[in-house]
Amino acid sequence: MSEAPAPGSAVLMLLDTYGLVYRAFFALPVLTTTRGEPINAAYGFTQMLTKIIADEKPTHVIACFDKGKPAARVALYAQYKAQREAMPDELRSQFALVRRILEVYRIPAIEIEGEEADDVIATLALRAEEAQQRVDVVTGDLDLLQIVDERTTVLVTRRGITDLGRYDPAAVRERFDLEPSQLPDYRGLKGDPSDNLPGIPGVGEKTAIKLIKAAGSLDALLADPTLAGSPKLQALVREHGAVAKVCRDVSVVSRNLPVDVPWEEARYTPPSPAELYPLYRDLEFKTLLARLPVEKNDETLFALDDVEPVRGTYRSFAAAVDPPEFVLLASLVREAAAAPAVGLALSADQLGVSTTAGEGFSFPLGALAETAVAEAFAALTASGERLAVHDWKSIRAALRARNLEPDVEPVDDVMLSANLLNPARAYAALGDAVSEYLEARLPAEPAAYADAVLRLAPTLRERLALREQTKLYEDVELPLATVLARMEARGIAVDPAALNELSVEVDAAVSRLQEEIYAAADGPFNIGSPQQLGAVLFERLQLPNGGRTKTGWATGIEVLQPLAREHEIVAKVLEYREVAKLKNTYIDVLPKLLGADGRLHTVFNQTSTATGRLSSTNPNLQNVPVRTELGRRIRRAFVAGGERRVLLAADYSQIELRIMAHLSGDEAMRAAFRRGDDIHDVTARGIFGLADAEQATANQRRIAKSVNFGLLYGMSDFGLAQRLEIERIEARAMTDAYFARFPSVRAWIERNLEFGREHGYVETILGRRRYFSDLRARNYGLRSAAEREATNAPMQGSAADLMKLAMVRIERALHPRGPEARMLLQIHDELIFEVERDALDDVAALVKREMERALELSVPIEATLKAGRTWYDVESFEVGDEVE
DNA sequence: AGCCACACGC
DNA sequence: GACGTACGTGTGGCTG
Repeated sequence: MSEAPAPGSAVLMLLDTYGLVYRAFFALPVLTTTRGEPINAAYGFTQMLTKIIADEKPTHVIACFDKGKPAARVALYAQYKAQREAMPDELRSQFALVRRILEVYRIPAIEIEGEEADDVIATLALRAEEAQQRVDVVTGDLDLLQIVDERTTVLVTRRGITDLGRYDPAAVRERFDLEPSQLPDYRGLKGDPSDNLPGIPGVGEKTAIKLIKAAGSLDALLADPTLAGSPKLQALVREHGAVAKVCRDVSVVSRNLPVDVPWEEARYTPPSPAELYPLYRDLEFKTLLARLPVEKNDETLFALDDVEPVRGTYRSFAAAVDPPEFVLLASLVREAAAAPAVGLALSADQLGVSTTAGEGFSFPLGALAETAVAEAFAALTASGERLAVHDWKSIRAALRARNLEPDVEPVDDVMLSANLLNPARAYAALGDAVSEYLEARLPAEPAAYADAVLRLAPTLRERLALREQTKLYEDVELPLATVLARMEARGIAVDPAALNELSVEVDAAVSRLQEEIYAAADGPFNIGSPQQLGAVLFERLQLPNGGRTKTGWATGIEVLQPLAREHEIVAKVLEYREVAKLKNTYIDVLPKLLGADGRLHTVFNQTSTATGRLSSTNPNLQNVPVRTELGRRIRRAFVAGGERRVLLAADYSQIELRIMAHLSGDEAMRAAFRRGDDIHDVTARGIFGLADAEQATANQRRIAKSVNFGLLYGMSDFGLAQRLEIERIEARAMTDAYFARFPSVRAWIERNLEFGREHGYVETILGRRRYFSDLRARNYGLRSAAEREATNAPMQGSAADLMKLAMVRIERALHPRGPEARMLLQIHDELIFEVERDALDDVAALVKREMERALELSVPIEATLKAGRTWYDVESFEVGDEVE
């Protein structure tokens, strides 16, 4: 055994090798070498290894392996891991590769016959701690969290392969509300299907924690089951306690195996590129290969100091197009469509490096030479030359994360042009556009990416010109990408205290409702499971059911709502659903998504909808509740940043109906908008044949509102009847009366569908298209679905055109004013700004003006303004009003 | 992991 | 007589 380093000087990294390789195998698609040898697990493992060593900078590394049957555990519990399926051959074969990789990295492997890696790791960690060293354990599951303490941190793989969760004692407490040493008790109670441990049936995460907190430990709980609280739980503990104890005993790791840390052997010295090259070459790890520094090349791109571009040569993959004069081409390099970017492919034409077909350059993003890229973009700006990219918004975000903010606009973004040509696809991966528009496959070499952009940009531009979509592309979508990038970067401030307050209230409500529902149902069940809920309501309690879905009883709101009056349990289930939804979707989730700046940075997707709308993810800030009071209170957590600022909300009033009036040219409807009348009142008078002076009743107005919505969505009289809970014949009478009163609307719907049948697409005011194949379908269902979509698309899409145009113009006016007034969010017909109070009047007037003038329609466009400290508190105001 | 039911927004 | 309101995203349960 070798001498330990001086106390406190080492960081020992222990790898749960099998777990990590297993994880990598399932996280990645089956990748093979050209020889057909599967390499996905070995590749993923190598990715993990390089990333984690770079991040954690251990001084010593050891790879631990399982070996043989885990004798001690099987003796305790014969069924331990008995359910496990045999390892697939494609995975088994890769362990040899993993051993070779470890050899090249000079990482020793340790395995002990009859012991699992967990126990080897736990023992080595203890030995290292005794030598007063720090330990990082890297594993694929949570079983080892029990050894977390001040000196030992456990890193657990999360989604994907390179995302790791870090657990120190505080993180364990945060996640489980338990001490690390209590985790075996927790696992004993809860069970773990992956190891075939049953635990106590019906006891999940929450109950297990509650029980341990109540009793202090599993042993104490078994000694006195009354500590479990409810009689139901007590019975469960009495009946299944012994099983839980076995599960717990199996879960405790051994820390006294006959092994010590081989400090000398484990000292980590990184392999040289020369050593890695043959390994990566043989295994065909192309991305990793591309990241290896290469020999200095005469043709250096820009002033590169420490990072060399990887110069790649590949077979030409598309018919030659006339090379345009782009100066800089850029695309992020990803290994899969949604994967994080690993590199930036750049290619320069006139900055001293020629881009000829079949050549390109890429930079590893991780070690991006910031000055080099900054210089490249600066030179570009200065020269007034051109930039073409794939997915500018993401490139900008990636650069911004490295403190670069290029002051340049691309003249082409092939993701956006491809999507305008075919809105049915998002083209988030460059390869999608290559295969569709160049009818070629994008080579795997990152260096090919810039060349792909070079070939795509002019091709797609030509096609846009043929469709007369150049203006939509140049004046709307392209500039919008930068606008959205800025909005995402700004984020919106969140007040954690407001969420906390709601959290306390909602947690209490969930527990209370749960208890009450269990009492009414005569036993616990999973209220969140439509299957179990259906069984309880419609079988056990024999309530009148609402029919079946494919998988069981229908339990949607339309079924439960009518039952709620008569049956208390149903009312409580509905309330439970509302509260649980808020808790799970917003209250518990938003705090986790906060950035270091205390703000929430959503990601807008510019190419994900069929109609031209934006969408929002991570989190989706376009569906924050507003309808119910409780839900609406979530909006109290969205606040203006800084005391001197307020949120300004500006929304288009009845925009889609105004667009329908414009598109159809219907005189009666246009006149109503010109007069500034309430459009639902006007519709009600039209449907019910009231005189102009006559006031529609509230009910007539409600019906008119449904008719209007139905029109926008292409609804039939059947659908309207359903919606209003009236007879179909009555609904028919209403739509007939409507069309008699607004004849041009019906004519437009017909004209639009006829256009669609003839051309195969329908279009918006700015010429955005949506293609249809089923408008001529024989099948009634397919055809009428297509007709509904084709009726809605021009209205929804034109509203999106209008809003996007307004956003570009507003940003142009506001951006120079800096933090005084910043656009943050778009919710389809609404914009949210963060504005200094002193500038509010001015900014509100500007926003209103730009929104109302973005397009000239034959009806007036109206935007209404609201302002307040929080999104909940925004109140209507006119320019000149005091706010608050 | 992928599908479904459900629920939130416009 | 069919079929039966557009567009999205996120969650949890269930399945294979």
